[in-house]
Amino acid sequence: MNNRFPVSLHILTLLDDAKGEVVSSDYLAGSININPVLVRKEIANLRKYGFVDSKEGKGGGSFLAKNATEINLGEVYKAVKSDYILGQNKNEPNPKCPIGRQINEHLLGLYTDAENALIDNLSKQTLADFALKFK
Amino acid sequence: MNNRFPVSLHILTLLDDAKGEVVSSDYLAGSININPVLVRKEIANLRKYGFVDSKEGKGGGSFLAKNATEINLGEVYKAVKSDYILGQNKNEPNPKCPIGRQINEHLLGLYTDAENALIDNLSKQTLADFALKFK
DNA sequence: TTGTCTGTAATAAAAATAATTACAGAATGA
DNA sequence: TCATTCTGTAATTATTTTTATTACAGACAA
Repeated sequence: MNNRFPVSLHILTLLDDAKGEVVSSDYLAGSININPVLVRKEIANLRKYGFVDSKEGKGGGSFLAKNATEINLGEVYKAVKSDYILGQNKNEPNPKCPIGRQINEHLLGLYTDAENALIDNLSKQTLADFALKFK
Repeated sequence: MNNRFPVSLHILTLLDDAKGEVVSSDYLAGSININPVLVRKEIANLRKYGFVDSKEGKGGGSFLAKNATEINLGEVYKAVKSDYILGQNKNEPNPKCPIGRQINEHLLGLYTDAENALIDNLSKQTLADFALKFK
């Protein structure tokens, strides 16, 4: 399991906290305690999804590109998701086995369904709701 | 992401298909296309949770220890789960940062909630339901 | 009592993840 | 203009996680 979801959410929470002020990747990396390059990569992804925007050059950094009430955590999850969450789906079962031959399609159905339930749950909360928990 | 959930479900499906007949770890490994030692490790875990039982020695192997209608997929998930599914929760954010200092507790709440939604969804289906999809 | 299984530990290999290094280019402002 | 401080990104290395392999003791059936 990689750490992309919590890292992205941490970034977004910090940007929300900055209230529109530009925040450098070094500052973000310092709070999260990871490498700044990884932060910039994650920001590149968040930017791709329209959650944040960045300013290059001296005094540059990132900031929220939409209101925190318009970013829900299900969308954030979808932005960082790669594999299916319940299995890597890179298994190659034996095609000669009647079960092995069919299992991938049935796993796929299961994964999709379960993951939708997860996303629905996350979608109930916006970044604003999440940020509100911090005192 | 590891493959424990699909491997366990694959094992259980094969055992269900065997209708009480004992199945060797070599046969299971052949269908899943992984190493037999890994299968035996996974079976040791499934046994710990009372889903299967095994017979040692010549002609030995594993079999379901309860009816497939009494094994739901949420329980299977819980049996193989280790980390939280949305993050490894091994991050050590900066305690000097007001956000970093508090984020782990808030992530934990989020994870627990979202994971419960996932488990609830999986629990709607038993092993028998799942096995029925195979023709 | 031999052959075929499981159980399990120890090690090695492979794959995934994260950190680091390096550097081009943008923007600021002295 | 030019030094400085940022971002963006590629390439490499290090670390961690996952899987495979090897090895062998013990169970049990024939």
